[in-house]
Amino acid sequence: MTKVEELSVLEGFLKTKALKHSRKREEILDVFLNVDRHLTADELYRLAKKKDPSIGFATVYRTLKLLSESGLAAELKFDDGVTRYEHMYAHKHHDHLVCTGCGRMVEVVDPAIEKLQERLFRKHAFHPQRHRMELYGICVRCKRR
Amino acid sequence: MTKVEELSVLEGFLKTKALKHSRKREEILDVFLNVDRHLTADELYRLAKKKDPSIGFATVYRTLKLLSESGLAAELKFDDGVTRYEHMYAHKHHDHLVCTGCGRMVEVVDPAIEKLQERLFRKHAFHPQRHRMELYGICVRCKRR
DNA sequence: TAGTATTTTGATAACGATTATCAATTTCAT
DNA sequence: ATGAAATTGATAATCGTTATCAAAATACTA
Repeated sequence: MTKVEELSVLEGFLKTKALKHSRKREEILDVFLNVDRHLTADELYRLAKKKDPSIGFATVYRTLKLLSESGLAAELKFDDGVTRYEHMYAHKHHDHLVCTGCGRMVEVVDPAIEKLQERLFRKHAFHPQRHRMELYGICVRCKRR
Repeated sequence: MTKVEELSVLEGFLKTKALKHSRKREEILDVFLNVDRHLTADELYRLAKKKDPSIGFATVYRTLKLLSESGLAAELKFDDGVTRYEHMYAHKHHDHLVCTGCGRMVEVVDPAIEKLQERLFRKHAFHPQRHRMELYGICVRCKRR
């Protein structure tokens, strides 16, 4: 149930920052790792609260920030202005294909696009850091309706 | 000074929605069109206020929404959570290359990437609507420092 | 294991961007 | 000019998120 490897990543990160291990942080990480979809801070808060009602949402926000900094979570910002988080540890880079009808999301990677993006960076003499690509459309299911 | 073509686009849009022409809306459009960079609602508010101090920021927000709906402006949402607006009328589609050091922004288009994006839509049986691509990096000037 | 310095915590207030409310003003077809 | 309807600015409200702060938890040390 508990993912030991991810937990040790967090522990290691805390150590380098002279921060302390805490029960709450471990609980929140555990809940996060056991859900396999993008979560908003609020969704994670509700789930964590079920396991431990004493958890406050400020702690969830703070922990999500730690998870992002330690490389365990990635922040996703779509057009609706709500930040979502997804698993990042040992997950490959990918972009998103989003259905504007039902909200369904597909993770996509196109190596050819990635290469061309690198070329764009070089062409404008930028040192690449990261990118973000979202494709919005209507999926088959929604088109039928 | 005043862009008649864009103004008539707005007028036309208002007509279809049974909305009224107003002096404030025209003033705001005029200020917007005479600035050639991405603007936040607040920036546009300050500029409009110089010309006509009686303009309130609620009206600027409301007008920006109308401009977006009528196709004169495009909303840009980057990672900082502030919505920016750019000219849209008779402007070609483009993506953005952003320097995380100084905030400089370059408009880019890569036809090859556009084609591959279409292919990705088809591959997952999505009907394409729009996409968003932002490349974040460090520009030469910032790298030197 | 008790003492203690430091960090973490939850509740709450504060924040920044945006939107809703509402009475007063403007628009426009008559 | 009249009057119905839309628009306006000031302000309050909203939403997601972050800051504050006293109390609790943690991890050293002796």
